[in-house]
Amino acid sequence: MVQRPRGTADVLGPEAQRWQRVESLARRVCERAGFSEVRTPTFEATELFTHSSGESSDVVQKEMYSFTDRGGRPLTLRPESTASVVRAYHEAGLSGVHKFYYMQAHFRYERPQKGRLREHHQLGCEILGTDAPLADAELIAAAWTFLSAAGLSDLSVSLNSIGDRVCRPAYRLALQAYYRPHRDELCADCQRRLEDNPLRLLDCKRESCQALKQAAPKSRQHLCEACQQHFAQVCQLLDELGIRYRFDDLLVRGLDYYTRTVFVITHSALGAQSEVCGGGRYDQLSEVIGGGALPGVGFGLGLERLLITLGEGDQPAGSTRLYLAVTSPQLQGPALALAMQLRGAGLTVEVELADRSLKAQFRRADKEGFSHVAVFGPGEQASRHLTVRHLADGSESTEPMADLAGILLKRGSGL
RNA sequence: GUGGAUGUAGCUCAGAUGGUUAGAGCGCCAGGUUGUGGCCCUGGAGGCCGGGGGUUCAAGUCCCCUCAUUCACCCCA
Repeated sequence: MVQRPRGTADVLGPEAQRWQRVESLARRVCERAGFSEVRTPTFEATELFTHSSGESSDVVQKEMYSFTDRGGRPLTLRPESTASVVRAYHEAGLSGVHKFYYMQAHFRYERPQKGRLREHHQLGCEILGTDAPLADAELIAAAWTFLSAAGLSDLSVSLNSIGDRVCRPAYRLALQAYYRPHRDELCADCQRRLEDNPLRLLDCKRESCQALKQAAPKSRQHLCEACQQHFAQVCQLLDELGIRYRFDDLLVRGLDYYTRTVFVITHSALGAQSEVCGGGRYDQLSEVIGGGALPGVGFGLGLERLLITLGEGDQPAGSTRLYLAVTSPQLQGPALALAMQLRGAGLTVEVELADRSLKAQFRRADKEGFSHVAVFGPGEQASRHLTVRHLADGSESTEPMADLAGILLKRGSGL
């Protein structure tokens, strides 16, 4: 049989319910905090991503699903959404401060492993149009609030500032000056990074490069006056909000567009892919894609990873659901008609579709967690009354069909 | 892209050194109870042993290739 593509997932059954709970929670948290939803196209012009993420980034170099359409346009399935949101802001003719959230699929051609898929979903929040430290703090707070509300404990927020176009160049030079004498001790990847992306040197996890990293120049000590103040205010605001964090001088992020604040939130249950949320400020991104000056800060939060950390979880207590058992195939039509009437009155009702024994029908109702079963046969059809069995305790009562929905809903499924 | 592990029934897994009709538990279906669930008992259905090639008188078992899953590297959500 044809199988699903590598690195993709089907979601069904209880898994789908877990997704629904997380999604509705995300919408609630975001909208309460004043974020409004934005939906962007699944594919974009390839250059949107190459310009924003950076030609040298791994995402652009080897992870994009790129293709040419029949009109010869170079297109790419979005590997991330921040650039799209900034583009959409400009195309909609907006100005001033806007807060957006999105929940959509992203695509990266990578080797799948725990917490890493080729198609994955992110909740993202972006605050556009201001470089105020308050925006950084509110954004991190939004991620924090959502993760806490979802039931995640043991969160760990790592924070750093990587400067802006004023101080970053000097910091890059300092890094290069520090590393150059040790060039031969570096791994092959780092030798390349030394020239095209020195900040990424701090990202290397190889044994051989560890010692050098520890003594490398720290970004926080090379910030210009403005960046220093900005970062200090972000930290102070987080303190006031009661959000605990720790400084990580080695935190740099893989996308080129980040400036100033960068952060990640990690969780121990995730194995090697421990980041559940990552983001930062990107004050130059807009200009890079030709949109004029527009500061912004945002995060992406991996929903698959969040669901892993939450574990299976307990199903919420069952609500009132009626299973209509049918005694013969001839009565399935009338039973469905009754079900539609009861559904119209607000009751959740399922009708047996196969021609099976009552015993089998009861068994299925029990296994699938229905609260009540009623048998629909010739007698019931004639009398317009149903005997309803409450599965939790086996009690039965006979009620007129016309009132059934109201009675069951009022009684609830409680014991 | 690199390395390791794993693919046998719907699910979880047994199947020493190759050897006749490939097994268990759970699940599913039916019956025991001709209009009633959970527990119990009985019976039944369901497998080109991931796919392809090779070695052999003989392959689920050995070899090669391939696909997929999974863990790690890399990188990121």
